[in-house]
Amino acid sequence: MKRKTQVNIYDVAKELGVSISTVSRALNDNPKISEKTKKRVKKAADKLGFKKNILASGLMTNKTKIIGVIVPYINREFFAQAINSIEMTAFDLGYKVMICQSADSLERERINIDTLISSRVDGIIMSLSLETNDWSHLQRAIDMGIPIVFFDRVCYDIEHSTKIMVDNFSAAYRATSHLIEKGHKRIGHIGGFMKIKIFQERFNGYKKALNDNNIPLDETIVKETHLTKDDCNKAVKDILDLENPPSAVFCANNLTAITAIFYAQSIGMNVPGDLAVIGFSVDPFATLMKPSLTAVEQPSKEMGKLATERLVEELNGLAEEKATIYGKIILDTKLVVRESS
Amino acid sequence: MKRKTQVNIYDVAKELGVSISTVSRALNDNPKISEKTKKRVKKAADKLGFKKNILASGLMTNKTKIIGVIVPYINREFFAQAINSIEMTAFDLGYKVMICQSADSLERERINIDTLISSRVDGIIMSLSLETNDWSHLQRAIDMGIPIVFFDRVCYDIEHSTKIMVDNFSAAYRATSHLIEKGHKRIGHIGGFMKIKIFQERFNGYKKALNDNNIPLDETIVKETHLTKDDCNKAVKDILDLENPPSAVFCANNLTAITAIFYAQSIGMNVPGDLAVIGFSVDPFATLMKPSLTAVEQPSKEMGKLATERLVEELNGLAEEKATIYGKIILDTKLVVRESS
DNA sequence: TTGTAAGCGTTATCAA
DNA sequence: TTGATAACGCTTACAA
Repeated sequence: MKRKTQVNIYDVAKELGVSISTVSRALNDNPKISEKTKKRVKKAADKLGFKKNILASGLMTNKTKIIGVIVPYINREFFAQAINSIEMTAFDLGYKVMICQSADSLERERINIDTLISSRVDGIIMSLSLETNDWSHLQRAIDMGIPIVFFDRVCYDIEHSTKIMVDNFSAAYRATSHLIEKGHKRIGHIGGFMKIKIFQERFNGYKKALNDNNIPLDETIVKETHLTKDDCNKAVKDILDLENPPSAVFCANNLTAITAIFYAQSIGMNVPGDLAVIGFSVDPFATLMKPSLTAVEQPSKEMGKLATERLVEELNGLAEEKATIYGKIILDTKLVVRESS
Repeated sequence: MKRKTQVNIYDVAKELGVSISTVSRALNDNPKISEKTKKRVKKAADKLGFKKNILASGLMTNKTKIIGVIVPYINREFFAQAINSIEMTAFDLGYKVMICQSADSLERERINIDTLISSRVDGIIMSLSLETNDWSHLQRAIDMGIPIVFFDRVCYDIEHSTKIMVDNFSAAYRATSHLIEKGHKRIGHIGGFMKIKIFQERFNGYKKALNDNNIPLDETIVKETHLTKDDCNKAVKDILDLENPPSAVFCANNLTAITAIFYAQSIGMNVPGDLAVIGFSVDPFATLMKPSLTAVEQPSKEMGKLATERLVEELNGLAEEKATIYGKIILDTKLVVRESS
């Protein structure tokens, strides 16, 4: 079955005996067209099954109404929530989303950026891959007039861009302090990849809290992970199998926290009695599980929504040639204390 | 900052003193172009920062290399897994994905379809919304030459399309039989929206298993839900708060199963002692929780991968004007027995 | 092996 | 308020 050549404005124009410009204008609600013809045109278009070819209009207008999105993995809870919110918000604002996964690979991130540029997306919302240590591909997009809004794993080294994040340092400081207030003196930390700013900051907040309470940092109960299942498992075991395991652990993400709780239980430790656990981010299971998980709640959906709204504002500003003020937007986290601590 | 007009093949051609067709051909690896010029062209293109405008090329070729995807919600575990796999597979095959959420609304699904048509996606992969009881919008896409591959919540009423699913009836039959073998005589069922085929089939499999074992169906321990959190909570409570609650429950999705387990525990029931629970679908949490969850595992990633591969095959077939054989692809489920039963 | 020119389906710029 | 026509940036016969 050969792809049928589709109905275009010429067909509609012919049907009505008007010019294609009239059809185009009517379909775009141009004020210079009378209501009567608008109605006629729209009706005929519907009848013929006309669907505007966005490739053609995008070619002319230099706008596609597509937002490119790059995240490490779609199926990580935090990103799934953020993307859900991005798509919903984009939909409301009349945008579509083209979603790419970097799989935490710089190479893939580069390819994704190139693809999005080639697709002439109007703007990009992204969270950096773990490997990203060079920003030239991002700068290239911005130089081509495609604004980028970063969220969560933001890029500090790119100036003309909005960055949406939480105060990871303070959140970690608060979480650790909470454990200290509960009387813990030996507190471990299972973090993310330390080359990434947000995980550094979480680590720094943890260190500062210890320091402010005169608790020495013990490197043997601090682990770095790439947030994969295997990594988390290993880190948890490394720490809990020690002869002298910590009595509490602050985890830089929820997968680790949940893994820690179940592993602790499986080796006969009581949570929170023998081990208090704090996670990071939102997870539907945090409230369901036993014990329920104390966690620093990151507003994933709000971040997605805000990123989208912000990007669209920038896009509109660009169109009106208004100068954009770029900057950081820091959202509040909540330390939600539940049973695991 | 005005959007800079971007580098095009004219710029590249001028730089080298060749024609635009040579540039175009070289960039597309046309065999009629000498290796030498190909190299020169590609180098110059790189140097000038040329990025092919896919809008323009798509307009000519009638191909965008975009796959449209419509799912109810991106942030439901099953769909997040499927989409992860769809994007990965599409990436490998040189396709991009435009992802839409129907939010289980027919109205939104219609809008999404229209948007995807306007975007001239090459094909569509989708899972129906709960409300979808009319297929004209889907038929329209197919009639326009945009093939649709359905997965999970497939549409039986559209003939020229591939459908990828699991045998829900048999899976449910097996799950229920497993509970019966364990000695249960009073088995509840918390299902999905019964207007949807897959949930009907799960219910039917459950009924058949009861029937084959001479267990009468008790409507008071059968509940229908829309798979939302609130719905699941209510259904679980309705059943477990009965004076005469079931000793086992087969849930049509995992959220319900997990909710059931935790609620049962919270009211002092022992799982699986007082209540055995079986879920449906894959969830990272199923293995982690205590007790771990017995579940019918749906191969979400395989479904996504297969759907994408299948769609691309159809697309290639279309290009070569080969007739496509459409049909159902039924993937196996696994009943993974864990602690909750 | 390369160049010329037509055309894809829109929007935009003039005129009328 | 409408119409003719030139773009937009590419691919692709057809010529050379």
